[in-house]
Amino acid sequence: MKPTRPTTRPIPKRPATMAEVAARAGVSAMTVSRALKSDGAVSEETRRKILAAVDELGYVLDLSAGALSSKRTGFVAVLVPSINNSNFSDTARGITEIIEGQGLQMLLGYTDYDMEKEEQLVQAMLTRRPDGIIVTDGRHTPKARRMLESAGIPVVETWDLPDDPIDHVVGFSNAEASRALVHRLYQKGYRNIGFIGGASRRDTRGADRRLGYTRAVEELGLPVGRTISFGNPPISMEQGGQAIVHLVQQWPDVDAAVCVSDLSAFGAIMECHRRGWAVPGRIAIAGFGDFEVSRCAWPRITTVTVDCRNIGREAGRVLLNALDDVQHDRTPAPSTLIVPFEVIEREST
Amino acid sequence: MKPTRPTTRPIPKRPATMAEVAARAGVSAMTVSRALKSDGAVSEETRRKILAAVDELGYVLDLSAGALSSKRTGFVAVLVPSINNSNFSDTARGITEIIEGQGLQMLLGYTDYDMEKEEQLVQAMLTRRPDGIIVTDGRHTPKARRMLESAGIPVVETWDLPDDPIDHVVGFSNAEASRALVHRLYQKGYRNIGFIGGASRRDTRGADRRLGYTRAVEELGLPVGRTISFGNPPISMEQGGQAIVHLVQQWPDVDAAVCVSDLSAFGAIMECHRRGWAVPGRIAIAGFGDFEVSRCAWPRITTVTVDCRNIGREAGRVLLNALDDVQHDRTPAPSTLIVPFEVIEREST
DNA sequence: GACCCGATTGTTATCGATATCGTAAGCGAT
DNA sequence: ATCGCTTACGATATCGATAACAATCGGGTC
Repeated sequence: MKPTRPTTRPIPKRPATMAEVAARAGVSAMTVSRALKSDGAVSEETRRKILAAVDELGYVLDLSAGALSSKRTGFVAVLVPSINNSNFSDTARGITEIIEGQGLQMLLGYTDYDMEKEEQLVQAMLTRRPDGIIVTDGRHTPKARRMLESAGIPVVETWDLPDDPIDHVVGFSNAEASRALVHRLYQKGYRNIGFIGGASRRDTRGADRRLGYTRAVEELGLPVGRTISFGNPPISMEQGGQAIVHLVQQWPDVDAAVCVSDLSAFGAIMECHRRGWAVPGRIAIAGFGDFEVSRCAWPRITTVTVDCRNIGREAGRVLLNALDDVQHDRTPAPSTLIVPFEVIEREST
Repeated sequence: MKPTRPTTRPIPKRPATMAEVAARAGVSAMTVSRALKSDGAVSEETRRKILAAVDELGYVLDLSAGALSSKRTGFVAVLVPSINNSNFSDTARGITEIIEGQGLQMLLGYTDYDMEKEEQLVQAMLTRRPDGIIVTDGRHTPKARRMLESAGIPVVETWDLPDDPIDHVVGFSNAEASRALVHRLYQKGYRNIGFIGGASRRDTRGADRRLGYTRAVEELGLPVGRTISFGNPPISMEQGGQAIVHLVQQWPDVDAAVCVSDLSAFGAIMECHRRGWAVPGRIAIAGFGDFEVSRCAWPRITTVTVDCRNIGREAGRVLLNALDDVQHDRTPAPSTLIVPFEVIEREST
């Protein structure tokens, strides 16, 4: 199947400008601008002429020029640890869903679970003069924090409940969620609960979950310290499989494992299958995040669910409100929205 | 844990401009511009003064203004069907990896497997005057195609081998890959092979895979037409589970199922577990895409692998080359790069 | 008829950077 | 001393839109 070339490839001509459209329609550029934004008052008659000219020239508005004069770029910067994680891509999706109707465009960046990288990204993003910024974390390098604070745009921190928020927050306490999960396992009769997570502190949400686990086992009077740290965040399915082996070998009496995410939990369960360890008979396994794989695996995986898409939507809404305030010269009041989480018990525990 | 407010929240002041930096450093704006791009000739002495001023004022370059005069925005528009699919997010990641070093920023959009939505997105993206655009498809609405052709920027189509490329291509034939998979199953002895895919033609890659399946069973003289269409693309794990039940009930003698993606394959396998149908004893199941879950599931899933991240990297490189050509007033020659795929046999077949 | 009003359109200045060209200084060669 | 060349930097025009204000027009009010 040899691809054929189109016989005529149009010469890459410089795109038309608004002035050219205006000339063709016999009006001024300003009128064209108004007609295209459909906010200004333009008579039906002229609007038709203008749209005709737009069509004939194949004109598309140049927002990068408009941004300069209107001082609003229509960009919303969004920083997520990784896009290859359905929790965060769901959040990104929720954000898009809300803002795209308002003519806003998301500028997405990956921090790789790394605060240094986040700092660089913040700087790079500010370079594009976004109208607002949404970050997926409550902790930042001092410089990143300073940049965010002095950017003069609304900031939304998500997926966390920072002690000292920069501006707006849409999140939940990862530690509390993890703690609730351990308590639930306790109620079910498990007394020897381990934790599987990443090896570095880069992933602050992961660290918080571990913290919640530790608090819970302490307050329940269970054996403590049964944690396996394995690999750099984000810990993969494969790593979860390796970690569960370490956990069981190191503490053979462990009867339940809380994993930092569903992905590692899934890997752990599959490894148990392979080794003939019954789940939850030999060992119960729980995850975090309610990924699709947890609902669909066999056994289905006990997990903590948060509505990721909704975090995005809410963050988007908070940002839109703030932008609206800014536009009307009101000083937006910082807000904190706590989204609910829920422990979902399934067959794996 | 009540969040506390910072005691002093800096007044959201308008960010500093280059002219202010220039004034503070006692030079002209032009010199500041040169110092910050580090390409122009600026003495060490002045550069130090300028960087000091930049630091004191917390100045960050405004690329949105720079874009207007330099006529290069530094944006690369990237359209993917869905970001919540690790294949495409890997590709997006590969693109970022290559372009971010060049000061380019990705503008990501989701088409939702919908050509109409793609058309709208193309228009919206062109509004930002990207320097280049990468799309994840070889088929487009006529209007979208016209816009892409006349945008005057390099275009890269990926994940497909279009019959009539717009400009550059980095992809593979989904039909050939699917066909190869069926042949492999045939070699293993399977003679009654079904196909599970989405119900609409929106997902052109999915449709191509089905086409490859059909061709293969025809040329092998196997029973044809054993396809289940279930749900709108992207077909989920859950839907894969439901589809396999339909398939087996409708053609009880089916001994193997090819799924349009690993996700549906995984769902199908888990459903088989639940029903006590041995995989591959009762029925063999294969997927497409080599998602992490396929490597980690039990049994591991036979699939077709393509290096998604590499598709992104190559697409990024092709684009950079083209941009380089444009910048040096060379007319870039359209290119087609075919990336390899590979059938990976695992325990599920 | 004077005046005001709303609807529609045009004029001009401007957003914040960079392209382009110009200028001045320094330096070696003739 | 002059020329040519390089290096460092400034002045000005410009990119393509929009903000802000001005102008025009028809009609209604008093």
